[in-house]
Amino acid sequence: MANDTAHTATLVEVAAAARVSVSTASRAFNGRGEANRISASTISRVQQEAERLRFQPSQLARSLQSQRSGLIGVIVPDVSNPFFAAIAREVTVQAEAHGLSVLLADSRETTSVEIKLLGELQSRRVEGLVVCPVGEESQHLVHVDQVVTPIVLVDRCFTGLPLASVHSDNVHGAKQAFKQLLTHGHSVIGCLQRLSGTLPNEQRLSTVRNEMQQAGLVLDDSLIAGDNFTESSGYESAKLLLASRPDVTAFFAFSSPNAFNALRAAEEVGRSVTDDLSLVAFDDSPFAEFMQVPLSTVSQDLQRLGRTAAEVVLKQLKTGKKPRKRTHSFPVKLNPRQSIQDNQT
Amino acid sequence: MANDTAHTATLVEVAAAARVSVSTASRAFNGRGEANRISASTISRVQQEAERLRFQPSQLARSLQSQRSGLIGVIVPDVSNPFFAAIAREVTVQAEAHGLSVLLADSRETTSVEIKLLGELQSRRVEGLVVCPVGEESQHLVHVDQVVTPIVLVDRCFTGLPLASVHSDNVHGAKQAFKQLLTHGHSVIGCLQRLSGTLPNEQRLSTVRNEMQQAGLVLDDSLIAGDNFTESSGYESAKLLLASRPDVTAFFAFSSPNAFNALRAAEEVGRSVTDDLSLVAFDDSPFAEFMQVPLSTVSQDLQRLGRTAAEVVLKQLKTGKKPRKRTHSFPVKLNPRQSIQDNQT
DNA sequence: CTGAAAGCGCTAACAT
DNA sequence: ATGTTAGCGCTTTCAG
Repeated sequence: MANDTAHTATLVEVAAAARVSVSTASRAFNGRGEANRISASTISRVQQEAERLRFQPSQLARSLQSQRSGLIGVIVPDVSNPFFAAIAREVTVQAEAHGLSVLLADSRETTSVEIKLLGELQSRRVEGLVVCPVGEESQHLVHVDQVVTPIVLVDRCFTGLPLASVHSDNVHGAKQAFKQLLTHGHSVIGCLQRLSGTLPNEQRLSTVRNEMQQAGLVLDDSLIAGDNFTESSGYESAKLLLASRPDVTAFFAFSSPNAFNALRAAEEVGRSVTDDLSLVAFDDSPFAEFMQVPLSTVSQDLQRLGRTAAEVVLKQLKTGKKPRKRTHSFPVKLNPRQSIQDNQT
Repeated sequence: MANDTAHTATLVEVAAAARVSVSTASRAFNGRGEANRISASTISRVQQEAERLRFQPSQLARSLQSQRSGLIGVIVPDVSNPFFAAIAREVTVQAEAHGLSVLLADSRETTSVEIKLLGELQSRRVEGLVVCPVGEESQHLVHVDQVVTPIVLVDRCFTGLPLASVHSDNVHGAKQAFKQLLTHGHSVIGCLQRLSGTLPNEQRLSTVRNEMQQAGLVLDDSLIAGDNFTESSGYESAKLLLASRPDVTAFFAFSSPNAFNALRAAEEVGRSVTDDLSLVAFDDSPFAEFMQVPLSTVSQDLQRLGRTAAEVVLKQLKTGKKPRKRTHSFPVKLNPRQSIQDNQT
């Protein structure tokens, strides 16, 4: 009746309409009326006016005054990657269940972007941080830890860092996967890696090296291909490898997209899984078992990773103290299917 | 040197350290020093102190004062679904490129949650909204439009609503897909739908009905299965359909997960695509062509959907006026592969 | 060239 | 049972 601007009502307007002071309005609106012995009639009057004016309390103002943003920051390298999407979802759902909202950011696999985003989230005063780091550098994360706590890292963690982290048991996973290949008589095995230099990647790589060594073999560098997590580059490098090392008889793909790229690349150069080429991949997919050749995989428990990350942050937020357990490592599961066959050469 | 609490420095602290007033500190820090003829020495002193104290301006305070949150709200039914993840990512990346952050929320395919989330985002004063609605109800969205503008709907849109919306051409997509099945002689065709009652779903369904009719056939209700977008329920309903209508010779899956469920269900009852059963699906997947039987699909341009949604919001944010074009419908692409074969019965 | 003061919308002492 | 006031951290007139 008074003012028709497309402007959300404020508490003072509600208070004026209900003809009480702002503090009374605040108390009545927030259900602290009883505790403050505000008359029932006043309470309902305030609530009515709030309703009528479509009052939505400004979380901005509240946050400023309470020094609590109610925000959790989540940074992932690529939200459209099912792996990270699953983590993001789990954290989001958990956070919402605890009355917190999630600020989601996408670092595009770029450390500099990650740094920028970290700053932005910080200035928005997020109360906690779940980050799947790019993984090439870590100082900025340690640095952030001194300001925004709690922070927890997922997947691309680092060794020797005083940061909480959640990840799968990459060593054991790689070992299981790779053993399958060895058992089937393969000895010239290509590795299609993710982002080189990151911990999970190096752990998988060195596990492969160890296993090779124990089998009296050696992993030549020319058998390592790929430089990140994305489709296109994985495809190029798989193709290169196929060309330079026509003697490969098997691939170990460090990610599900990489596996799919290997398939595509192999097909184009006239080689076929399984007749000609065996394949095992890290990370499962609902499609894996329905592939031309059902894909042998090692699957991570994404839901558990995400949930744990959320829990670490939320618990620390609640208790205010760092948890005793800093590193959470979860087992992976081997899903043997038909993409691994005996070496024929 | 002064205070060691794990407390982010504020502007007054920086000002004190630089021995200037807060206003000077603010101007110097924000690069408005030149314009305000602040001495170079003062500027650098302020910047130094800001640096030293690791000053991160509170976006909370800024937002409150500027009445601009710098936030875009994104609501999707399920972030872990690749379809929505792709949309979310595109919006996120676009928003970040424009200096805005994204508040991501997951409605878990539940209208009541969607309503709650809408309120929360509103109280955080998001400046724009991209929502992939659950799609069963729409009034709450119209309602929100009067408060938070701009808002744009993606995918599960509604007819006759004064809301901006971005979606694929479901009718043409369904027609293309379905025609393939008819052409190959199928007449008893099961439809594995998404969320019943939502516009894309009904458009696809009625397209199927029309096509059937034109072919002198009729789509019996017993041939429609599924009630949402998720794996498990799609699986159950596909199985039910297979049991109750053993005469089906083909499936039209309204989503990629549904297609995969049909596969799983079919396998378990001893039927096999393609010998026995043809299959075409809405939404492509990088795996589609490497399936046991390469999957015929109709693919949506997810990136374009997401980018357009972001653009509509961002442009409106910039110009302040509603765009003339309210509805954006994009073509889909038919990817014929081998999962459709001639009906043998 | 710089400072003082008001105010964004809310909550929480501290009065009555 | 309710009102007054101060203040969260910042920007921005308005005064020097």
